[in-house]
Amino acid sequence: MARNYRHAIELQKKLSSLRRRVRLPKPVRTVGGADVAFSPDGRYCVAAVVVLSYPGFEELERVHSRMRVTFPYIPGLLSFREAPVMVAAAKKLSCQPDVMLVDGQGMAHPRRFGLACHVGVELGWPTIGCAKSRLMGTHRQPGQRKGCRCRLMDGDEVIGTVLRSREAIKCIYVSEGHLTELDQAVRLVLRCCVRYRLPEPIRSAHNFVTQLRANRKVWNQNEL
DNA sequence: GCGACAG
DNA sequence: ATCTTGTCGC
Repeated sequence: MARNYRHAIELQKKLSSLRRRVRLPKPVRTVGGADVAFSPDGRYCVAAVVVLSYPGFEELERVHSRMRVTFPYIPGLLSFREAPVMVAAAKKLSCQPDVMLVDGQGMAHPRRFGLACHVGVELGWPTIGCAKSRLMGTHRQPGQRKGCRCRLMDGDEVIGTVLRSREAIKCIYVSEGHLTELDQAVRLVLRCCVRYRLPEPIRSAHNFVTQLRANRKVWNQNEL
């Protein structure tokens, strides 16, 4: 898809016009989580997508997909490396989740088109970006109590929310993906943070992808 | 030119 | 992301 660095940036600008900012239409009953891991030699990647009930977080379904790595990691262009496998895995689900949490930024991106936006637009699904660290933007430090938050800014534009998902831990970065709205996204993500720093759907996807990575059979299959 | 920089 | 050991704290 993306030939090179420059082409990828133009593609982001083009695709970003397809992103929509709307509130979720109905009460959330299922939440998806997506994450990616790489083979020991770095030539292949595997994506995991899980769907949990909400609230309750019972696992309803899990799928995965493997693919050859075709793009290097470049800050700002992560989606060209991870979106393809993530989308391929998500398409294997028998039932679309009401909203999907993606391990990376959404709008908190130089061209407002991080991994969560890219995956959301390609699937046509509501997505939320939930990153473990900052890509860009400035912010004050939220209070130490769970639920404390500060706006993530790029100049005078709000691009996301820095959220304390548990007491006294490093904050997470929440931003709009596709078909979602920031305040609603932050409330949902916070409710998904039951006992750990990361929301349950992302933790489940991460645990799954970690066990897949350790499974030799996952990497020993032939090319399709 | 220098530093920053999701996973 | 991945490579790596012990270690501090609840």
